[in-house]
Amino acid sequence: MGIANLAFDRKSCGSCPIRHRAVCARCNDEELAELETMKTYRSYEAGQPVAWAGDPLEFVASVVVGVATLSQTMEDGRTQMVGLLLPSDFLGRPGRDRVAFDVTAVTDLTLCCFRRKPFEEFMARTPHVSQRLLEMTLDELDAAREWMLILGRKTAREKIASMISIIARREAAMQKKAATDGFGFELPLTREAMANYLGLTLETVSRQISALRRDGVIALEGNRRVHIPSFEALLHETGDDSDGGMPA
Amino acid sequence: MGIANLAFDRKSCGSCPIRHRAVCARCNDEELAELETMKTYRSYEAGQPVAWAGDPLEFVASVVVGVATLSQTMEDGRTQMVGLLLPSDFLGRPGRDRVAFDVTAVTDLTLCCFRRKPFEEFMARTPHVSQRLLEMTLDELDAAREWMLILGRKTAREKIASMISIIARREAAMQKKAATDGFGFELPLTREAMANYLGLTLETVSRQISALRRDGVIALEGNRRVHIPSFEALLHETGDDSDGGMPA
DNA sequence: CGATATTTTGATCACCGTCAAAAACCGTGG
DNA sequence: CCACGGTTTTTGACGGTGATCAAAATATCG
Repeated sequence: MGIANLAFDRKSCGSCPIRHRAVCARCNDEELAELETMKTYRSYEAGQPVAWAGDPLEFVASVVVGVATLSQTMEDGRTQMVGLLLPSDFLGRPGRDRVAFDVTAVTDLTLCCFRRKPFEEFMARTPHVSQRLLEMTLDELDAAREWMLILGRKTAREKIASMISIIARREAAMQKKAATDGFGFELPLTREAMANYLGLTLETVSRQISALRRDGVIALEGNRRVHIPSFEALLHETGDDSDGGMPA
Repeated sequence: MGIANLAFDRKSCGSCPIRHRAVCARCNDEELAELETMKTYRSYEAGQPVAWAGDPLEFVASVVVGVATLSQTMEDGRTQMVGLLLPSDFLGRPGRDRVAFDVTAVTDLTLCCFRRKPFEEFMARTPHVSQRLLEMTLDELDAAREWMLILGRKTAREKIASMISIIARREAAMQKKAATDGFGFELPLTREAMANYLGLTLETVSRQISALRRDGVIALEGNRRVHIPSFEALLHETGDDSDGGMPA
């Protein structure tokens, strides 16, 4: 399995696909030039670990291409995903030198890594970077809190519908399309990863996806590709406020 | 039911009980003086709402005394708590004028409120404040992620044990004691609020608390006061790593 | 095409939710 | 101090949702 070939210039931040959404979104040319001195790209194959909880991590990073997960595992093997990192999301925590959670590449993954110390110093004297990181962290906290409602209170069917709707919206946003009826996209997760995302078993995930397909809420092309005939119908299945209003 | 009498000088930040832990922790005297021009205290009785999801909120605030919750409610009444705000925790989000979640005082509560606009301007030109807020937000995100493991993967008994251990630790930290064997404290939540915290019903909460009492893991004095004869035994019941090591 | 991983489907069971009622607790006032 | 009403908590009986164990079917990749 090969590593995705990257269609951007690794030297210059100007051509970076996440240039205007990542932690460096508001940097000027001079600041980018400084960042370029401390950055390196790293790539991981789908399924490979990036770091284990408790490991020292000598870098922080932005996801450039691909999808990574944060997860926790209990002694007896029960696993819960606690974060889903898509392109432009930030990995690592300034001021802490160890990872708190297991980090795994679930698709082929490219990270733009900054050496920790220089980056922290850069942040300290570049307030708009830490302000941008604050914004991103607050967004992640809001997302985590929506996720908590899903984990704590929704039925298996509602969980699946919610996950599909969340991924569809993010996917549409990434392509700068609206998530209109008929929208189709690829699920970046295996059934097992979905189960770990939703606090279910993979069997239950499979059953509920089949049920939603039987009921015409979604259509499948192969195992990974999903079409949404009617977003309204899908939203109805999530159990959320009917008027399409996003809770957060 | 009366509002708690406050044993601190409402004018001067110097005597504030959360002075060195809140968002203003690293402010100097001059900065505090400026904050004092934009702050007001507000008090709420136990059980009263502070704000509803979607409401415009003209202030951000620090919790000074008491406990508040953030929660989401579905159309059919299912409720999930998604945040527990203790003294020094921050409420509200700079750059957003509406609350994303229902905010409720669960004990008598005192907030130190800052008018939004002046506070945002203050933050923009005082980098260490937004850096402090970033730190606090990252801590909250870590806590939310531990909470997600509890919601998604733990059994009812493990959930109760985890909640008791979390509250015990925070309570001990607040009193600057270690959480030693025999430690006793007050649960600031009703059984129903605990159920909303843990994604359970209040009946299940009650049954599991009774079971832990029967098994000698906890001792109760009345309904709210808890004693922990052995922290190791309690930790064992949480399902977390046995070696007392905190997961995050 | 064959080997391995992933997904689906089936049968059974346990945990926790639901509905219902009793008990304990709490503040108020006689 | 005790009687009273309302709230909170406990306990009980039962059923359903999702977990578990098992095996078949499908997809993926060498």
